[in-house]
Amino acid sequence: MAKELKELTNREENYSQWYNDLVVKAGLAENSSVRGCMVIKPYGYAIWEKMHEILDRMFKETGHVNAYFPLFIPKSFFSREADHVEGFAKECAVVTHYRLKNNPDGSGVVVDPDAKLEEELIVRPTSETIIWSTYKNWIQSYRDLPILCNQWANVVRWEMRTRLFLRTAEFLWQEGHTAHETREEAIAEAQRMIGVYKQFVEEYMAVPVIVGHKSANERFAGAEDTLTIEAMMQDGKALQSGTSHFLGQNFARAFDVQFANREGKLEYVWATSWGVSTRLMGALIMAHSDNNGLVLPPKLAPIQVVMIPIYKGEEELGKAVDVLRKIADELKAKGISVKIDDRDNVRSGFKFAEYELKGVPVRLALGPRDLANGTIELVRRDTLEKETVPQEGLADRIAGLLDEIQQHIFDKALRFRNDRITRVDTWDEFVRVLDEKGGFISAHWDGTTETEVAIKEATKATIRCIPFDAVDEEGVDVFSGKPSHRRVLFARSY
RNA sequence: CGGGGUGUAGCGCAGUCCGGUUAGCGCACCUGCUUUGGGAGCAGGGGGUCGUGGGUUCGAAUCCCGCCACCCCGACCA
Repeated sequence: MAKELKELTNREENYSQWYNDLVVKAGLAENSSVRGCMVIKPYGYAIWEKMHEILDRMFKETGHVNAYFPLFIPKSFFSREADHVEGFAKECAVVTHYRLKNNPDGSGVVVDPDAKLEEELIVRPTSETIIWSTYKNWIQSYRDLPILCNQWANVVRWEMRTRLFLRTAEFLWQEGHTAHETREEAIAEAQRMIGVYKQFVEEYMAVPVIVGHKSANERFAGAEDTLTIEAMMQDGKALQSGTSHFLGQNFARAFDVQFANREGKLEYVWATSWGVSTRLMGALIMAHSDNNGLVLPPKLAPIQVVMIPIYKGEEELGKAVDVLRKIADELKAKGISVKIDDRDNVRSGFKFAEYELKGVPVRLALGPRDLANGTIELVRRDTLEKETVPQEGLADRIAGLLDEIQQHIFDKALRFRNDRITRVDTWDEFVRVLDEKGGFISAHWDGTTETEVAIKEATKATIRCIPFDAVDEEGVDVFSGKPSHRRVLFARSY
């Protein structure tokens, strides 16, 4: 690949371009010829697959099972929950026909007008409606509860403007949909799952998040309460990375899902739903990467260690690769994923740059000098520090180093994030900090949607969340001057 | 949907204002030799419906009209 192709747009000059460039050049994904959709390439999918695998394990450990529901939802299902349809109606893809035919004039194919559907089908933008119409048949008694289902699926939302991973017309996600006997149990479930998300994003993605409640205005369409994890990107914008909703009895009422409770009385079921999407890939990329490319946390990197032989001629290549294979076996025995890149059509310097772009956490290079000395060159991606170390005991050293890198990139992201939480008490300061520094602004809010909307219109900043750990504190709203009892976090966001 | 920009080889672009040989450059690709501890060098070679549909003209990548796609900035959103 050419040097020109490898050089990324400077992050400081144009963050969006840099992001887009990085996603494409690192081989994660690209725009598809289908409007607003993306192709996730094998390297990007390998990361998503790991995330999928880990999350799936965590869901099962918390008692959930997987199921699958239809892609198409009859239009009438959407008219049942008024708030829900209002939230999604503007962005739905609709199937109206079921057949094509040859164009009578001979030019290609046309939709067959005789094949019009009686009732249009909506390509799911989320599955609450079809799942609740199904749950109705599954639930008669409290003995049928709880239902703790998750689905891995694709969904479609006809967004006006798209961005690789962050907002595509079609995206991959998981959506959990649970049904409970009591309000308390459902609330606890919503809380538990936002906790699972926080743990996953922080422990595996090494991205620190703030957990809290959404304001009424930012709440999921049809929810009584929406819990969120909010991450901070390197341009100072927030990214909503996962949500967990307490749906109350709204969907049970809309789909008439009642059960006989322990007293033999009919009662509506209590519900939750929760999801994370391929947007997490965007969070991963924007939280850690630099102008040299991706920086992947070892726990999610498809290749944790890449090995590059340095040689002149076939004989030296053979010798280097022999030693590298031996080391690779030791690493693999410790569960570390390794790639030996022995391509002879590109030079080592090219490979160095390429694996930096792809974010491989550790690089080993071995040449004649190392063969003579029993050493190897070791470079870590997060700091780009280079050292020559003995081959002896390398596997242990690398196992330790991978943990250290994982921790280091989390700490770095945490420091970055914490540096960008600013306490603000006046409107002037609010506007100034938002424009000059970005990040989260911790400020008093009077609790009204009216004020929230006015602030959004004035600054494009929204309430990202009311943090779980917000302490009671008397103050006045920075915008309206009305009394407030706690601070909330504002930010511009993706 | 509004504002701005771009469509020419796999990728990145020049050429378009002012129409005129066989459409050019860099990278990538193929062959050979030399190289190889941070994005190799030389030589030779292959690859083009110039986004698309019309129009003007002896002649269109270039001028005119329509359409489409993509990117950036907004509005909308995971």
